[in-house]
Amino acid sequence: MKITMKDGTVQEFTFEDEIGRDTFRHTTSHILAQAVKRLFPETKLAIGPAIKDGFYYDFDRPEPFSQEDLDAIEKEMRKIVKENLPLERFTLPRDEAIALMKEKDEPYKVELIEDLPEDSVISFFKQGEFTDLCAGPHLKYTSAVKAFKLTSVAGAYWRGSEKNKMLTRIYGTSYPKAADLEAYLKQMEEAKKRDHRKLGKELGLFAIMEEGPGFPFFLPKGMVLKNTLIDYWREIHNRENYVEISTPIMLNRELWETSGHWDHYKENMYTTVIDETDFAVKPMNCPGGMLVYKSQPRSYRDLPLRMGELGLVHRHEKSGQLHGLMRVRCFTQDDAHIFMTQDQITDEIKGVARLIDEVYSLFGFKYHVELSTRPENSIGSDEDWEIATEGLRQALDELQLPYVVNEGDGAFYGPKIDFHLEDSIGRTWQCGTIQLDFQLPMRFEAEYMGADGEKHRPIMIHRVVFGSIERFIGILIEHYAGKFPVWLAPVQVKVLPISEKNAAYSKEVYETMRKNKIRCEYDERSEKIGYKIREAQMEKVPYMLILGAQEEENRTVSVRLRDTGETITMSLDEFMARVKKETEEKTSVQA
RNA sequence: GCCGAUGUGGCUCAAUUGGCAGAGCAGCUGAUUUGUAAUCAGCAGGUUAUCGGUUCGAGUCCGAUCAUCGGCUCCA
Repeated sequence: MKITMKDGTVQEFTFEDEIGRDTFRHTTSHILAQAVKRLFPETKLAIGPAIKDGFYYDFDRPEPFSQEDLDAIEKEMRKIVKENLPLERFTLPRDEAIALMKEKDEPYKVELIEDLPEDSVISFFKQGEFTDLCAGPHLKYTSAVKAFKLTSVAGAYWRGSEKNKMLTRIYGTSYPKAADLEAYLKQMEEAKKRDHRKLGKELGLFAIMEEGPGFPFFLPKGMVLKNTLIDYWREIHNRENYVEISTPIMLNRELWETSGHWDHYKENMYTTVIDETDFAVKPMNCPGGMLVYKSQPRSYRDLPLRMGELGLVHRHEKSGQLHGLMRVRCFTQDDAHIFMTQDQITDEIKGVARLIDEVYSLFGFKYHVELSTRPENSIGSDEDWEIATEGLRQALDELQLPYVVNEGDGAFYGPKIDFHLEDSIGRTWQCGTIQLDFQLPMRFEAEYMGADGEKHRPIMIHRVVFGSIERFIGILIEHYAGKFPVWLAPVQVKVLPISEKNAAYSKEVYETMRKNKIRCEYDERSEKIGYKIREAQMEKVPYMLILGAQEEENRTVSVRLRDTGETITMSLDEFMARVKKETEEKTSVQA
């Protein structure tokens, strides 16, 4: 397809190219805006870019768009596509551009142009009666947009700031071929089936009740999952020479004033008064960790001191941002604080980054890394921030980890490296993070005795691998679509006798497996075998043992595999050895 | 918190212009003893999220609150 580039030249691209695809979607957003202006001329235009998997356009209109409006807009868009309007680029000097947008009564466009330098030349794209301020690039003709759909309406702040007016955003997507659009919509439907909230309910993993919005309940099966992850966590942290501590869930105001949370984080903290003293439920574990560090004199020989804590923290997140297990108000951080000297910084960060990579690789996750720098509302000297940020950057460079920089997105006490994982429909969630902190050791006057006999201030790393165990479990549920590998599966084996005649043998098999610490269930109901299989399959249990006269006679088990439906007959010992091996080796593939 | 949508047995969903709240699955009881994704019959299950209003009459209309969903913003 032919595309008019930012400089006005015309080039050829395909939908497979990122530029081609984004341009295609961007042009679709212009068609959307044109349709909206035709149907609702009083609407003011904001911006309408291409995004991953589609596009959006922000509008300012007193009335929100209803579903009927969307249908009407789609219909009008189809007309515009059929009209096959050419998209014509033209440029104007800044003052004339402002005049044009003022004439068309588009205040948002005027604001956008006014933010550009005085001497800039402003480009516009015109299609039929519709003209929009736009850098481009764009398709040559509207007719290329064969298949599109408006997917949702949402509020969005002008220029992304809470302080600004809320506009109405229409989301959509488009493809050159109808079949591709259909495939995309179908894929989205499929993805929704792996939604951890749906599977969490169906598989009896967790529940969130109206009585505690954002405070998840772990059900017995979810608890197995959680504990299995924690066992694994302890195993690898022990190997990496971490020690483990546990600090109180609630501490007094003075502590939070020392840490800076009382000033910087108060609106998110749950507080109470006990014996006329203010207390706060911990939103973070670090101040407690600091007190443990300070509980005895430390020597340079103790450093680096890696102090882990599975800490339950509470944060009052605003109501509109809760999301299943991904965003909750109380969660368990697999936290650790590493106290170290300045020349240990790079090695320690590298060690943590390697550990995170090891864990994510075990689950087969793809992740991306972000480096977040100093935010506006922060504490500490420029020099410390500089050293800290460079320390993180150097570790990432030495590990050759690709990353993007997030300017001004650090914690108030230091810069951080974040590890992001994707959910089933492509939204990314921050899980692992490594944060460097000079401030807290200073505020708490933490010290260690150096080789020189002088007292020195340690530097601190805050880090998590899972991030929050709750969020990580949410990601895991979607990643596996509920079909957990044997080592994680809440129920590893389900014993299904064919009839009550085989009850004694089945019971014996079940009891033997229980003695061997295999997580199993026994379905002794007088149902047909097909019914029991169906149910076990829906529960996504990795192995079913189907036991009838044949198995009883030969003292064997018939193993039905969840993932392939295939059946293999073997001895019970052989089967148990297999389950144990997969559990110990954390094998993710059912062979 | 903001914009929009939604809320009916445990789950999935019905209920015409405002006119007797219903079904399937799950559950319980009984029968059936079964060979690789649903055996049959019966029983029970509800102040239609909550509170208030309009009406002879509200699941249905109006208002408030709560919760959930899609986004924005914020974050692990």
